[in-house]
Amino acid sequence: MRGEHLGELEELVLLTVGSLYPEAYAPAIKKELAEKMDRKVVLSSIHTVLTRLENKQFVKSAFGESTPERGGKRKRFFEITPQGFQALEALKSKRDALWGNMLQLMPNLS
Amino acid sequence: MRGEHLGELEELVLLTVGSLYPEAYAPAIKKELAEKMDRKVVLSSIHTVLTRLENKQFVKSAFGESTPERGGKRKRFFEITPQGFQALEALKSKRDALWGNMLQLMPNLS
DNA sequence: GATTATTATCGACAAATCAGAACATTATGA
DNA sequence: TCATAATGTTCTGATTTGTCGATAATAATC
Repeated sequence: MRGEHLGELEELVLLTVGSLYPEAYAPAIKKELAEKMDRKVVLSSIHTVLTRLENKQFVKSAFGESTPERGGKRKRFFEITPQGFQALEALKSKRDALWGNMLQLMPNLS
Repeated sequence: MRGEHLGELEELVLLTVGSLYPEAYAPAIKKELAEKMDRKVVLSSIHTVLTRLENKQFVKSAFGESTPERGGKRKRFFEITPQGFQALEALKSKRDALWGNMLQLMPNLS
């Protein structure tokens, strides 16, 4: 099966969607990524990834009401799905296991 | 992609090189990835990634002696460099921070 | 109604990854 | 010494993922 993996940016964006709930929309994600991860990405990249994540059923989205704030198009809010969370968890636990192995060998590595 | 980030597979392979020290060569990495990560990759992909990681100075390699065992070409062993380890660490700590945020919101997510 | 701020969408391309064929090297045994 | 099996690496082309600039849409403000 192809297209079954989370790419590097995809994982980061997915994680950010989760960590921003329920205020996850593209510009906020972009900002969070820049601040917390030092990862600078152009807005349209975020959108591209978000669309792909939605196709993979890892997030779902809904348009917000037009806020009484400043002008602008209505926001599209994203939410992580159970499948998305699960994918994230699986990745993390496996990666952590490898980390465990590596740390045991550290004396040799340093 | 300006070649400055660790791709998804790149990170996994780098981690595996570290966790396999000092016996990390392509076929062993492939096997480890399949067993520990459920990540099935073709050998040539591993080689491609290893080459890229070496260009980025995240691993270094050396050919092993021709072993007196079965036939075959001599193995090329890879080792993680301090820079490689550092890159891995930086990624992990930032990602873990996002995880922390997300977990706090879990009650809402479930 | 024009201007400005804000966000989403589109289209094209670059880099990373995948997949398998081709190639190289060494041990073994007839 | 030749054929063959075992083991690894390199090459080539296709697909997926990442990046970016340009454009369209929506709403407040002047």
